[in-house]
Amino acid sequence: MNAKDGPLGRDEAEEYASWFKALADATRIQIVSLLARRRAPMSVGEIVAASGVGQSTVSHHLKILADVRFVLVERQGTSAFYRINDACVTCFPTAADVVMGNPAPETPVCE
Amino acid sequence: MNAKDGPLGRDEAEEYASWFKALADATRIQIVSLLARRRAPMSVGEIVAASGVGQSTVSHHLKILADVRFVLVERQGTSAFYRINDACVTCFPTAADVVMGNPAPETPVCE
DNA sequence: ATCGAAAATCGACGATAATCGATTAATCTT
DNA sequence: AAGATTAATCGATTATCGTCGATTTTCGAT
Repeated sequence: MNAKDGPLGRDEAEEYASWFKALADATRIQIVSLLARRRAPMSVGEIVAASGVGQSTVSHHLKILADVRFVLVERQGTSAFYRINDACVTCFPTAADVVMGNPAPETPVCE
Repeated sequence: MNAKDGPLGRDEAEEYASWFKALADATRIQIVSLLARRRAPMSVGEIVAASGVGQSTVSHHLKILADVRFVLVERQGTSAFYRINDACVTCFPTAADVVMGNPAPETPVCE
């Protein structure tokens, strides 16, 4: 019904790819599933302790996840608390969306 | 209900990631959407002509997509015809699957 | 103002991945 | 058998990405 007809342009393909790239890494998957199981926000330090990779690495991955609004940040003092963005999880494109040509959600608009 | 409790192990995280990696590239997204719009199988030559990247590159990406059974091949003579694997499109994990801890479909079993 | 804690940023390194051109392999035609 | 066509493979190059340690920034406490 809202399936596009023309072949996907490069730009739209890149937008789709940027979504899938966000979950195309095992460490990020672990972080996301970690945040999902504890329903409560977690500080970076807690995530570092639970994930077994370095602090700068965790911070880097959290930034990537936050860029696509897959996680949300709230800062309190010197700490930063991250949590899953449920709204964004549901708007994340599926393989079927790609195949059926549903419009890709433009990366940063999702909250 | 089948949401796991423990934090995702590294192995399972890698399995998930391997799925998302398959669609984490703009060229592959273009190829997939191309195959999806023409409902009919396409030869590699047609895909090359329509995608604007080199023949060896297209062949490489098709192999990656075929490895996760996202596309299926059928060879006729010197040609190879690729088409979308609808069954695999639907079994492709979603972001919600990751968050809810649904078991990741093991990569190559999907047809 | 200084110190300490927490997270972000920086710079570097190694690994992975995308792309290309050239070559090889497979199959059809004549 | 020879040549032509199609796709896969190979080798090399380049670009991207994940990780780390070190540094910097931010903020609270003393």
